[in-house]
Amino acid sequence: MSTRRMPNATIRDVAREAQVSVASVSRALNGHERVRPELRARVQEVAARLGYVPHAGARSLSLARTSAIGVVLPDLHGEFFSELLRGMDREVAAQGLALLLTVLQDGRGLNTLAALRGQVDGLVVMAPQLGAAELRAQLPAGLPAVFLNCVPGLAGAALRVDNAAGAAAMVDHLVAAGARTIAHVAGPVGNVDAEERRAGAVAAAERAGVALTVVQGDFTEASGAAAAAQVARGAIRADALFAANDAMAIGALVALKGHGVAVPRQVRVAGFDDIPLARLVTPALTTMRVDIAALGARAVQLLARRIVAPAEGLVEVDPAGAEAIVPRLVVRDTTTETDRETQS
Amino acid sequence: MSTRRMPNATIRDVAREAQVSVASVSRALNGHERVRPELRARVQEVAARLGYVPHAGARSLSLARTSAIGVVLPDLHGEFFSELLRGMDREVAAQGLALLLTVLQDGRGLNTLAALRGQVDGLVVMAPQLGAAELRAQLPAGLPAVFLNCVPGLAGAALRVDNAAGAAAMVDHLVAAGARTIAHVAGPVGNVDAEERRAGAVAAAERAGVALTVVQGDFTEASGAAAAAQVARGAIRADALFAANDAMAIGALVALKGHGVAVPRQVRVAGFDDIPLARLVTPALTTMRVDIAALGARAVQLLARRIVAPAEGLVEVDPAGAEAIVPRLVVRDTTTETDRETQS
DNA sequence: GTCGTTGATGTAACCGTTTACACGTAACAA
DNA sequence: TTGTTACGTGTAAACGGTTACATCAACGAC
Repeated sequence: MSTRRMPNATIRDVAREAQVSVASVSRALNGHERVRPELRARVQEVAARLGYVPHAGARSLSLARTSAIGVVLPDLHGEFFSELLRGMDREVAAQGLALLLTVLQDGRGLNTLAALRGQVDGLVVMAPQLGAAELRAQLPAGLPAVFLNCVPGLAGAALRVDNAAGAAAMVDHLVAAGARTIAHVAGPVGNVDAEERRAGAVAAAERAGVALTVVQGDFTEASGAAAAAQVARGAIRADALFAANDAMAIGALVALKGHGVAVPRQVRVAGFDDIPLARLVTPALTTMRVDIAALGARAVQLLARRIVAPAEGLVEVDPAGAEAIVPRLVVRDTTTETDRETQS
Repeated sequence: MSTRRMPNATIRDVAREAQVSVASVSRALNGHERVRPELRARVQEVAARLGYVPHAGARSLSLARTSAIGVVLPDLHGEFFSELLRGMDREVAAQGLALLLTVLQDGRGLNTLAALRGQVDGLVVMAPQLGAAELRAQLPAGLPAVFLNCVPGLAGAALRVDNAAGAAAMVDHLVAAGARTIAHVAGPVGNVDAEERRAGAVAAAERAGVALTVVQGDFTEASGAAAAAQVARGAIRADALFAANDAMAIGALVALKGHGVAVPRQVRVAGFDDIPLARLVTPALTTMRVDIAALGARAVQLLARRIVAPAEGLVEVDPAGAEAIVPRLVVRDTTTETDRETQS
């Protein structure tokens, strides 16, 4: 009760108290095998009594590793951000690592990134707006890294959402649901996700032998509504409207309703992302769900592997060797005739 | 181009290359004053050329501080989580600190917390489900801490959302909007936020002289819908439904619509939190907005202050000395008769 | 009885920084 | 000239761990 006042016990304090050398304390606490059980027990008891916690800095100095990984994220919002971190944290905890978080706000991050070098063993980087050259310049060389949804060709393992496959699956679903003429509301040009989804949709439509018109959008509800208006007016002929994200799909849904178009009877509607709102609108929106937490966990797992064996994983970098997480189709009411009461 | 291959340059490498001592390098790079400008420039040039980044561990060992703060959060979802972290990160970056994130999943966290001791200079802890005794036992003694929405009486500065005042403000608003019989859908028992909101609502209703029935909920949409069903069926008489969070309010809103109850004409609906979804539902939800990012930033600011001056801030701990952030009333369409087109 | 051998423990060097102190130099006052 | 000061720089000792190597005791084989 009264002996534990010392703010920070060191390994030497423990050694003195337990009447052994510092080496023995270190060995006892780190699960070394050549330690007499009796001694190990005594050391553990003393360590607990003194509230000894190894100094992370000293350890990292000695071991040449920090047991921490850095996460660099863009200025994200909401569910995506929290799910990603939750997934990462889960895996990080499992691996006995710590998580150092950095948000890439505005223009900073340039030197912020470099400063991470001394603090972490590896990096999970998500920076859809940065080019490969920029990134490469900023990143500490020789630090294992895993990239999320980045341009390919970086020196590190890459992990991405297979937008193309997801979009293709959605087109297939629409076709199976009876669509013959699809309007795809694309996301902003230059956005990697948007481009991939468009390409996947176009390819799948071609394969399926159905017509597909691409309408330019920008991921906002307004742009979805505008596209829907064109469909409602007949300026674009379509019996299915597939938006590159849920926001546009919902905008379209509202607009179609406003124009007196029946969904899904006259026009089927589908989105992408499965944002929380998707199941709340009426009719509930069919969309593609990405398991964000799994994406985060997988990224950490990959990074941890690359940290212990830097060579591994380098192979899979080149061309399109990035590992992909395939989104899952979530069918709700905007693409199915039956007017179900329950919404999943 | 070819000289920067060395994975990790140390201060000695820089010293050798710049033909000075390590002490001078350290002084030059850390902005010490007694350094000849010419020498400082040379050192900086060499450091940049070699890509030298100080080893954080070594530095923390030498300085007895880590320049990192730990954040311990419950398993939160969505916007709240991301906003809080965004606010924290903003302040943390401004202070030149790093952010170590830990999510308190399930039962773990007990030893996880202790392990943080060696890695951070202070802690921001949010653990609404833990009692004061539990927390005190887990927390490394002598580590500055700031608590968010925790039970009072802990050895550290506290910062909280004034849930009671917020709930009271909402009840007042409902009364002003014509409500005479309020149903309050409470959050899960044991949750501090939920309890405070309920207490605030009950007290305000009493003051205003209106009837208030408490219906048990659990922060999920389903529980909000269930409560609304009771109101719609007449099992509970109420002309206003005030849910302890937006999720329940939205669940209620949808359920009321389903039962053919007009909102806000027959029953006014209000939530708490102002999640993004709140302004998207129709009619748009009246709610209380908490500036979460500001809360996070303020917590970090307070912590940073306590780290440089451990004595400071200890005064404000006792009774109810916790600093409080008061939520702001956001009036939308679920409580006002006028069927406005625009939604703020 | 001596000599390996083996296994448990201690000693001390090292990881990369910071910084108190020592030292050398130059400027200036006496 | 000789002290005194001030300033710039170098030397070396921490900081708290890990671990190669040395040491030492116990034991069995000869």
